[in-house]
Amino acid sequence: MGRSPSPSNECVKKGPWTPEEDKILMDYIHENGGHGSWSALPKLAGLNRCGKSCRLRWTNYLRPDIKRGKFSDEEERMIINLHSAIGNKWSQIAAHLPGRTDNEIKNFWNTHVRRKLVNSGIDPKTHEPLIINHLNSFLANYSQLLSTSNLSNLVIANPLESALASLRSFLPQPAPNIQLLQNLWQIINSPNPLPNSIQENSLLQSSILSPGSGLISGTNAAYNHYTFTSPNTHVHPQRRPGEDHAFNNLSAFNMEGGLRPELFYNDTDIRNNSQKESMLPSSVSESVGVEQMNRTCFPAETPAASNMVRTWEELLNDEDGGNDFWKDLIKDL
DNA sequence: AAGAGAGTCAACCGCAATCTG
DNA sequence: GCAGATTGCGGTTGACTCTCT
Repeated sequence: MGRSPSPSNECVKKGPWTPEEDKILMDYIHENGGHGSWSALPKLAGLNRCGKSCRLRWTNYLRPDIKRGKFSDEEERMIINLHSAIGNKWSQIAAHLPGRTDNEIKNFWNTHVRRKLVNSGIDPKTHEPLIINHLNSFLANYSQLLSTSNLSNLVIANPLESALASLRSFLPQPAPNIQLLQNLWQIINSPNPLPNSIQENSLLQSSILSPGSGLISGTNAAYNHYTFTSPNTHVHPQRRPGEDHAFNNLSAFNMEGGLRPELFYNDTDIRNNSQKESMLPSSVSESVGVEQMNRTCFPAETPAASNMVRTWEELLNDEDGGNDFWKDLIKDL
């Protein structure tokens, strides 16, 4: 491990840079290039600053290729996409946004995007819908609750109702659309839940049907501008419905894994900074629209699925503003 | 008009990786 | 291979601005 820089007795001045200091730094770098020793620069340039401060000032503010001003929608989309894949790797994210600095992106994230995601019902850390966190907590406690209570018999007799009743009491107010969950569950647990076409739809499989994946885990569609690219390389076996009791079925909603954002990247090693181009999202040409999703995933010939479609539609038509998250989730697919 | 609170963003801090002799 | 120096990064701070009451 390296150690901290030696105590810098040359680092006299701190705080905001003056225009004069900026000019001295810019003039020096223009005349001598910017890739010498930052630690030596202040002395050579005649600045009463430490090298670290000079480097920061140059890279974050004075560099000629800095793009200032508001972030475009496209830039915001990219930031969210990249953040969902690699987390708080601001410098790596900045590498894909020409003219933007890591510091700028970090600030933008912390002041705009994070709040926006939270307001949309998205956890900005995990990029999963906040309901997932509640469900996770619920599920973590559910089986323990059953095992330590005499509710087991009731649950076995009527697993769906008892589980949903527990869920209702657990979720915060206003509760997300429980009916939606209930319908999904019914489809999943029906003897012949979904036609073959769905088995070929890995989007739905990976998000709902596969063991260990989430109901809506990581569904980036929840973000305003997310698009799904064809996830053909991520086909999961369809889980067999109706095999166990309520909490075993509930465990199908285990949110580990799920449809994670990195699945939407063609290239695998997004973390390799040297492969910068590989970090760009893959083509959006194969995005899946809600109409297609309804048609493919919830075909009308299945009664439960038909109800499901109606539920989606009702949700979309709900004007009370209480379901913005769900609307965004569906509308922007 | 003034004060409080929220939002913004440049700059700092500390840690860790990398470089150099 | 080691120790010290340098650089890069992410988290945090605090001054400034804006908005609301």
